[in-house]
Amino acid sequence: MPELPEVETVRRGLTPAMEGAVISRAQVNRPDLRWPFPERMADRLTGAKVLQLRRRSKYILADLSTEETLLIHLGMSGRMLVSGDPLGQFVHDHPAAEKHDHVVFDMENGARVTFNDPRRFGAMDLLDTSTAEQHPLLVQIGPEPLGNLFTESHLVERLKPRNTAIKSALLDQKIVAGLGNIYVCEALFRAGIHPGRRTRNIAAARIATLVPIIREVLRDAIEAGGSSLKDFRQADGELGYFQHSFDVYGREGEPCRSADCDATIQRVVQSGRSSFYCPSCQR
DNA sequence: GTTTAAACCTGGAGGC
DNA sequence: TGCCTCCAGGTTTAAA
Repeated sequence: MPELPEVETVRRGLTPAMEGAVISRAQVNRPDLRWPFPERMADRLTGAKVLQLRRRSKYILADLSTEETLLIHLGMSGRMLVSGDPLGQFVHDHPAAEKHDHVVFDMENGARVTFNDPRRFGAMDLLDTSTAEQHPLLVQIGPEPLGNLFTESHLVERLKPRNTAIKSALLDQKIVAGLGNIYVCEALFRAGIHPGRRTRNIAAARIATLVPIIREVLRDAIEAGGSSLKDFRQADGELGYFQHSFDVYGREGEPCRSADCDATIQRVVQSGRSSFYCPSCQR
């Protein structure tokens, strides 16, 4: 489920429990998620101190005192929940273990971090911190949409030569990192661009408008704590609220929210994914 | 090289 | 209640 705003929300939720804390016990309940876990993962994590929790695209990166970095991806249905009492302010018990609790970290500060992922599209790996950015999963990823390298000229240069639907192009993580089905639909609506429009047929100036719009959509969503559809929870188990702000995603047949527009939101399938759009506002 | 479709896996929703 | 089908926030891999 999680796109960049949800992953960032999880990272922020995990930070008080994990950053600066030592993993006193790592419990690994199955041999793999999407791929096999790295060898001796539990042993390599036990006793390690988490120096820093970072995010790159939809990956959470935990730099450890062992000079290794734990890479975490939530896939479609992954959650990370913090229980226990990391700050010593409250007393509450850990919840009972649930089905699909695949990895559990007990921190020395009393917090417990549980990775639960029914569909198992998630992943974990351990990399050398010094070369973490060169990991095959990370090396090809495009610029962070909230960072300085995501510029109008970058987006125009990467989209203009291609002959693919703008919707599919924006989902390509090599062009820009972190976008997924929801926020691409929402950004295209705000930009007034039809999701099926071929990138080479869009004027450069219109492509350029997507840069501030993508930033705005993502910032709004992070501000709201992400979007909770089927699976997403923040690290403290709370729901995100951005789904209440969707203009098009999941609103097939409902009225367009633009002023002076009486069209209804449509759904089409593009390369196997649903796209939602307003046929009147998006051209 | 580019673009599209299938695959991975489970669970929830809706129809009958 | 039970069975069936469809759908889902991601990403890789193979095929066209």
